[in-house]
Amino acid sequence: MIGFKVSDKFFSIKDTLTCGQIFRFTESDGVYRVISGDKLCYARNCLDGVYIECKDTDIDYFRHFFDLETDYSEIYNKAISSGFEILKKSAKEGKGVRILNQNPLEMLFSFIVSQNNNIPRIKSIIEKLCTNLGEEREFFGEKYFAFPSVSKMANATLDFYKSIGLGYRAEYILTLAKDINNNGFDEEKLSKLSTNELLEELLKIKGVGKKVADCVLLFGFRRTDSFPVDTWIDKVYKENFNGKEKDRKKISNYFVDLFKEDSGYFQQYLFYYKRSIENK
DNA sequence: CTCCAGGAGTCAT
DNA sequence: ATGACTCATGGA
Repeated sequence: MIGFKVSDKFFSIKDTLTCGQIFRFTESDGVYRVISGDKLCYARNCLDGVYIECKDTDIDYFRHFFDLETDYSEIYNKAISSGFEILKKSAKEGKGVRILNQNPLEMLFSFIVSQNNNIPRIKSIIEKLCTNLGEEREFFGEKYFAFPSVSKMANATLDFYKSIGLGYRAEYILTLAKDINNNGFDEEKLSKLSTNELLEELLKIKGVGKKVADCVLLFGFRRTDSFPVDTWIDKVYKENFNGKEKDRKKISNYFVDLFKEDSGYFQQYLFYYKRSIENK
């Protein structure tokens, strides 16, 4: 069996996958099947850590994907000692959360799908997108599908997108795919922009507002000085931070002013905690 | 039946 | 700048 083991108290496969940053994963009997781009791995808990099973040529990819080169003890300790009781509880509950290193374009399309939608449906739609337009790959005899290329997505029809359940978001996806297919997506150039400059660029895209842009910034471009505000974080803000603002842009700015470069990490702790306690 | 889901575009003040 | 209305879809 090929792969590698991770023993780090600040890495939990469950916490990391279920804190809302990734849609392409499933769980069965404690075994997590994860797809990123065109690569697949299985992850499961073992006696003293987590075992990641993947092709030997993908080991470096998944080490980086799971952000295993980052030391989370400092981030965790800052959350614990922040003075906010809810953040302390959240960090303890989601101690094993890490911010994944995911592909910017995959995040962009995925989070456009996410708007005004629920997580099971989002996962289902993205899966249909991949099985219909993605290239078929193989993992030791098992077939799976990569996230589709932009050219494939640009050449699909509007009716196809509607048929997989995208609803009114179908136009957003097709328009964006065509635009990128024609004009490109200069990841190098975008990566050099400041967080605010990059935010402005993302907001030019139809179907991308502040929330989706913040998710792309954080999960696709690893801008941890961004703080996505959705319905869950909105609740945390009102209930635990005594917040009075109604505008989610202002709420997001409030948190970034407060937490600076730790914003994204803390947002994941809070999201994970709030959703886990209210979903049961 | 209504309400909601990791919101955003549009148009009216 | 702010507020409402609307936008598909499916599950609760």
